[in-house]
Amino acid sequence: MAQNESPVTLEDVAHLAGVSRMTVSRVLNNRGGASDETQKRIRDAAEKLNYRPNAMARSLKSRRSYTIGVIVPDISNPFFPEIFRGAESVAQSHGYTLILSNVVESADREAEIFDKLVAQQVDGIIWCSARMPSDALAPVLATAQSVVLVNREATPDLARSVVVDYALGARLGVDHLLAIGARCFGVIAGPEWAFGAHARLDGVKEALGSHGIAPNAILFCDPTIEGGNTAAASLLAQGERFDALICYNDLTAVGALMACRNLGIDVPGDVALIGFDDIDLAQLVTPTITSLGVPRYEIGRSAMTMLLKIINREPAEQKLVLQPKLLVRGSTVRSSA
Amino acid sequence: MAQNESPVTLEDVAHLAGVSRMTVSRVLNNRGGASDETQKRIRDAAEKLNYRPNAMARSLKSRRSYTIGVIVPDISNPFFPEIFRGAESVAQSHGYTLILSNVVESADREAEIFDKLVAQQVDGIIWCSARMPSDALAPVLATAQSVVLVNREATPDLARSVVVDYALGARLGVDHLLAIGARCFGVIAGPEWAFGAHARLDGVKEALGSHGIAPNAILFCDPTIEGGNTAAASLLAQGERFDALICYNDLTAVGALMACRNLGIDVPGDVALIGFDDIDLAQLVTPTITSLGVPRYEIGRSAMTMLLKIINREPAEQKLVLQPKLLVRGSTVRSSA
DNA sequence: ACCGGATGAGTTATCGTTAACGTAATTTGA
DNA sequence: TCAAATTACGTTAACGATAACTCATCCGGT
Repeated sequence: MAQNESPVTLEDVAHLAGVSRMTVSRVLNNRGGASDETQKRIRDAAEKLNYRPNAMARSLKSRRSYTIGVIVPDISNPFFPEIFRGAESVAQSHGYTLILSNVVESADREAEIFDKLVAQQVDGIIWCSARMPSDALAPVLATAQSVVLVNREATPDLARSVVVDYALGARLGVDHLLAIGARCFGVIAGPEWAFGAHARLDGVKEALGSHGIAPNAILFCDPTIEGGNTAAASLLAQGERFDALICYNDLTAVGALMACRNLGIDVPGDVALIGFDDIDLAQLVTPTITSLGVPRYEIGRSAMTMLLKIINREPAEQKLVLQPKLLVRGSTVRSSA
Repeated sequence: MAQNESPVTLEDVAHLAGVSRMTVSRVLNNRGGASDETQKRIRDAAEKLNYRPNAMARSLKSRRSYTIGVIVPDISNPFFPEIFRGAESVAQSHGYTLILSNVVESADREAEIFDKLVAQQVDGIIWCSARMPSDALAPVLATAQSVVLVNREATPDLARSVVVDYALGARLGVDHLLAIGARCFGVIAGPEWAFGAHARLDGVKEALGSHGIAPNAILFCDPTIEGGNTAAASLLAQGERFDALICYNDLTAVGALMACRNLGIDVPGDVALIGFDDIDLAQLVTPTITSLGVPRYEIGRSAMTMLLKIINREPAEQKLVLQPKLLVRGSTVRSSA
């Protein structure tokens, strides 16, 4: 935290090296156009002055900011940091910097933040779990050049997507629950305005439907431990009967687990519990929670890889579907039944 | 994701409104200098063209990017997202955008990332839990104007700090453990290169020392569940005797808990366990973990508030110390002893 | 000796915005 | 009523970098 930065410019380096700005620019960007001797002189000068190119000036002229916006509903939700890390790992190796924005689970702020990122001249945006309704989403997407949605889809002209095959996940989960003897199902469905919530719910309905069963109860809630807790408590208080609870994600599953514990309901004895995402927490509670694992880091990597292709106008898939994987744990294993 | 953005510039707005660029600039930045009528004409034109100022051009000229870098060791560590959110809440209300960078627990990458943020012309940097040794830290800090360190200190000319009173925390924890009868202490101390690790360890030593006790065993480790698990397993395997384990943070405490569980050691019966940070997880495992709560969101808010003061050259404290709070839970409560 | 094509480097003109200054026209004050 | 102050704008010149072009020089081949 120095007192008086006097920013070193290209000009300064050029002056010290006794060449023109352009020559310095070319050399420092490895575009050749100078003899080895001159190159060395320039690099030495840059080194000596501790020259750091001004990224804004560079971007302004080159119309590339090498900056990418990442929008997440809530970075405190352990689902998202790993997506960010996956994205960052790819971005980093291509010289991009990430701007993370949290919308704090508010659909209103999404547009505002998107707008701000566009104004920041980001080269692209990775938008995770957009909550905004589709009709509002389209005009927002139209203001940016390159967008990859995670856990959400849009028309091909608006954005590409990386999604999880929630229908498959739901089927795997339902089949597993049926296999262990569950017959009455409750669904804690997550945020009503979330695309993924409906994808999962539809998957569950379909999977159950193919066995001639319908869920006994469905309740939307916040995608948090607290949300799951409240929802489960509410379902249980209503006297709904079920022997299996399918949860939006592991956080809500943990919340549901707490609710069961508080009411003296045994998991998995009385109620089997299944979550989504396979966050660390799922293996740390007692009982451990059966979950549909989602490759979060890979989602981030894929999304960024796809985005870079779009930015560079290389051919890219319109949609990438990743498969969830059933991880059977304590919350659905009746040890003594 | 529109096909052919033709960026709308100030010029375009000026042309449509029939005034000069400067007038548009002034009006859109609420600096007056135009009649109400002209202002309306300009605002209408901007609205109609859907004009969005180019933040880079603005920054280039004004020498203010309204952008702030946040460096964290690992955003997947639940300690950091809340700091980020706290910082973001303040930043947002002042018109600043945050760039988050993960160093993935590598001291090498810290300098590199810091450098990149400086090149990005951020107006300031919040650097959390810098791992870099102090002699390497100083020259890095010197390259930026405004820096606030979290969980780390530096000389006043280099950066200001927001820290937690770990000595107090350690004392509270030790006193509590002594009160419940613990006499042999093990310390799982976290990353050896982390400032906070030594602050806590010194605090523990001092607190114990004032009672004429020294820790039986000290082991450094990664600040993760895995790290805590490995360290605890190692301590236990060495046949070290202790009836209390003081952990660097809740993640390592959870890891230690798992290690105990695997070895059939009862917590808190055989070993009492105490962590730091009070992350959600501490209340979700069985037994729940006694922790020294740290106001993470508040750390973020304070750090950003302090940083904005520095940026605006307003007077600001050199150092802000926040107090941890002992939260007694199952891991130190011997229900039947 | 002459030409085509590398090679090495400089010039000029922006990128989109704002600082600083300039200048009419209008208002104010005594 | 007339200078002084204010209002309402316009002009010019950057901010720090790069794209696109220009122009010598040099080298081999014929």
